[in-house]
Amino acid sequence: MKFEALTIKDIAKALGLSTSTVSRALRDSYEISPETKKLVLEYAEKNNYHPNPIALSLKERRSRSIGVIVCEIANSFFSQTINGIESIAYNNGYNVIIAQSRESFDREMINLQYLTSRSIDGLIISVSTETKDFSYLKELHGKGMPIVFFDRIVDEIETHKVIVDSYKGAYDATRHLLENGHRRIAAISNSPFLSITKERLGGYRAALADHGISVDEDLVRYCQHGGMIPAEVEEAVTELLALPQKPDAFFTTSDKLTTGCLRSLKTRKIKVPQEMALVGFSNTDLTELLDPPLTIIKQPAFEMGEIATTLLLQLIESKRPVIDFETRRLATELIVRGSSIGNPVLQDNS
Amino acid sequence: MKFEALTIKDIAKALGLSTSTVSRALRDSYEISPETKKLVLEYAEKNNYHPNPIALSLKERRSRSIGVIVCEIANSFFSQTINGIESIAYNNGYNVIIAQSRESFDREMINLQYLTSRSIDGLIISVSTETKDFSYLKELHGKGMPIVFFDRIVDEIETHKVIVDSYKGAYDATRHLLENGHRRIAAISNSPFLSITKERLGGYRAALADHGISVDEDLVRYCQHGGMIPAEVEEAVTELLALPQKPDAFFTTSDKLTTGCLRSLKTRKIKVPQEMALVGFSNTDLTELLDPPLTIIKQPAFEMGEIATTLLLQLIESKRPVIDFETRRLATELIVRGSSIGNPVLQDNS
DNA sequence: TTTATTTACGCAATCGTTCCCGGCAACGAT
DNA sequence: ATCGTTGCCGGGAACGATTGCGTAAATAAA
Repeated sequence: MKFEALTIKDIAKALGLSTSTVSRALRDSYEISPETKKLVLEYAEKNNYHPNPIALSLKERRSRSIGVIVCEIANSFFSQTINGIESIAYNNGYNVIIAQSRESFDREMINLQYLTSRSIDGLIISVSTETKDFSYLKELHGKGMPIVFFDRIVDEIETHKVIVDSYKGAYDATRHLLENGHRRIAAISNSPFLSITKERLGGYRAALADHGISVDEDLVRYCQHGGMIPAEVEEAVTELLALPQKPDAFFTTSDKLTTGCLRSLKTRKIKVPQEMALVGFSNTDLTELLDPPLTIIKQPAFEMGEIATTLLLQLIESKRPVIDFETRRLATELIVRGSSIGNPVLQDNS
Repeated sequence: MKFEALTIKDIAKALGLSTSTVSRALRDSYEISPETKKLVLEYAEKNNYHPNPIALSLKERRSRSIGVIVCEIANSFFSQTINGIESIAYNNGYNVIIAQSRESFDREMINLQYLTSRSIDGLIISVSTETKDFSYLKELHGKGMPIVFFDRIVDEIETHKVIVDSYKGAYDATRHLLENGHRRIAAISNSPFLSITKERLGGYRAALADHGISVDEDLVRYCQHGGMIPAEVEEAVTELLALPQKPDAFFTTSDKLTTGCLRSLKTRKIKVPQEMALVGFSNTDLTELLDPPLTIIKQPAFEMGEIATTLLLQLIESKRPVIDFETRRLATELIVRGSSIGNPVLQDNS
């Protein structure tokens, strides 16, 4: 079964005109008489004519669609970003094709090849936690594919990037824990190869140092799959709790790790925050309803999507090769709730 | 900036062959000599040739992409369904284009027109809570567009449908509340025009009736926007609590309504389940971490996506018009936690 | 009346691919 | 020597739309 659409040829035949005339009439060309235009436009309107976008794509060598690769859309941060991406894309007549890497390098590659073979005009991507080899992305970028990175960026590829000030976000979170009396703060993070991991652990370490606490690397754990595999977070928590000097707080660097960590603590019946405080990056809108309500570092996800798309469309629609790239760095927000302090008070957010 | 790809014409020129020969060699036609084939295949491999899918789409009058419209991807139920859809689609060489209606009829229409103008081969849709007018969908279906409905289906359009046994899910949930001593059970649901609303409230009413309780229509509230607008749930809760005879339990028919209701109760510092029990449909994987852990009716979302896609691909790839349509009805699962009973015990799930 | 200009349209190429059709060798059979 | 057969390959139309160019008729200018 297929769905047959009206073509310009059908209109031409029905009206006894040539396809060129019909095409020009529809595009309101000056070389077509008002009467003919009216005739064509009315017929097209009445029969619900829509130009075939595939034929247009072939002719214009552009598909008017952009590819988006994230690790998973079920993650609030990414679904919010996608909402931002779509809002800008649709307003500019672009289609958005979403693909999920599920934190797997292989799936990321497959999606990448799939999207490029589907002739996308540009790409917005946050790389998977497994990705260490950027050669394919580099090759793609080298061939002229417009790319904008967000969240997990690739330093070695020069293009537009949209991130948050992860360093400061992590610094604020760690400082908040320190100011509430915690001294042995463990960090559970993604793969050490990820840009955000480096930045966030950097902020964490700096805050500790600024408070005269030396960093104990035993307290830093890496989850290669970013928490996609529950056992991974479970293992990190187990190891941390088995330490001779147990930590008194957890700092987690991403959404899945934060909720995974809470889940793990609750399973063990460890009281949060009395026995263990918890602060993490998260964009879930359910964190306030959790037990306990989570203190989180929140990212302006929607806005990040908007900016990334605006930058990408600039790249796509630029006549000359762009050489002047920018990295937009947005501010995070620390929202203090019950998981970090027994009795939440207003917290300076600066 | 554009991204130039290798074409069959380039290969033909480079190898001194005609495009027809190259095309046939690539498709392993019997009329091409082994030597020529080898030559072409090696050249194509070395230069990383990929057939232009847009040109193929134009030629074959199919885009190998399917459209999916849901109210929002941030909703766990839908993101899980989409994962199921993608898994089947990608395995069959189909691309998935996702659009969000955000529970708005207007946005649903815009997306629908957008997707069809982008030449999708088929459509999987769960209609928005605002949608009462199905004429455009009917017209589309009448023109031969393969459509599969899931979750929120349209009865008047005859095609494949994938749903859960909402009636039984709601019946089980209501019975569970009744068996735990609740007598005035309020229901907060979506628009009354939605298929799932009718079924779920049907199960709710039947359970009450079977327990000798007459249904008080004052206890049934409808949220036109399905909880997308927080104030809407807030208002429903306010009205229910202001009733002369206050309810002693809430039953909610969808994810957003369930968490929205909990949020509303917590804001009022109403103790769940001591002062008010809560059971609702939800697919969020955070419900066990909430305060209190939620008793939920869970749907096999991933599987629904898989089935819907399998059925859609059958429609798309069928030579003759399909006249024999099926409605797949899957079972829900009642997961009993703290929000419905003070002291959760194992519950019969049958 | 002749020439130049404008108006209004059609022809055909193009995008990348497939596929029907036709053709030219080489071969064996007559 | 001639005729079919087979193997191998190229020409060209088609998919739907745009667009440069050509051109007929109508009008204006000389």
